[in-house]
Amino acid sequence: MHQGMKKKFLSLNERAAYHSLEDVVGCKWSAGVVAALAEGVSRPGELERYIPGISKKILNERLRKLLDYRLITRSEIPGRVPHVAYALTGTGRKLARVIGQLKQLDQAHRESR
Amino acid sequence: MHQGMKKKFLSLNERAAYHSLEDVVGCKWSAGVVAALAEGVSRPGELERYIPGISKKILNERLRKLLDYRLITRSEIPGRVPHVAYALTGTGRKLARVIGQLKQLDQAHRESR
DNA sequence: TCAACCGGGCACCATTTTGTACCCGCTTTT
DNA sequence: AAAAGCGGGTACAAAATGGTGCCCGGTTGA
Repeated sequence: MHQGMKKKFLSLNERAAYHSLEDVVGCKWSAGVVAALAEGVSRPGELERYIPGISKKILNERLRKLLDYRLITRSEIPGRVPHVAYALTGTGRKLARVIGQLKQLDQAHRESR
Repeated sequence: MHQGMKKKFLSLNERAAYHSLEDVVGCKWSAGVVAALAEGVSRPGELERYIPGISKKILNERLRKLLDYRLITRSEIPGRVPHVAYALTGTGRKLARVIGQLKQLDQAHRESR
């Protein structure tokens, strides 16, 4: 695109970025999962109980996706019973803060209605 | 919840907030629409051309939803031919900035793969 | 006169996403 | 011994979302 000329359309990079955004934040329950992790809830069973309404299947899918996007890590806790802990990565914490801002926008919106 | 005690689950308010978030940002094409508006694209026809792949139906639905959440305004441009202009509100601009941050997170993620 | 543009609607269909219910192996509790 | 808990998987059904194609009335252009 020539300097000074207005863009004619969203570039492929931008479109890809928004699709990734949709892929991560756009799915139902994603924001809640990230928020729960940000609050220190780290084990699958805990997350399931902490987020009423979420199904085990969807929780697992969200965790897998967040792992794939490197927004969380997964570690196995030693012991006879298989315990696992998920945690936000640095990028994941940034996402959590962004989600917090979105939440505040919603709050402001609510209060103005 | 007693002070000092850990929350047992996401509160109803938080859940509602995340559902609203999903309702606004979570839908396909929403981020792209907000981004386009942030870049000064304001008329429906322009938006449709600016965001390749989006359908007229979905564009209209997104605009309606953004209006409902008071993230954008709609004004009719005087003239024989019905022209309309959408624009981000203050809150809408904040959302656009947040979306920009999410986009940057995605960029960082891409570069680390 | 017809086509294109303006902005917008809607029925129907296709696709995608989410939820349900059941399954697994293991350990611990009842 | 059975049930419950741990973490996780999958087939199928249900629900939700998005896209197509056509429709509208108006103005302008071919």
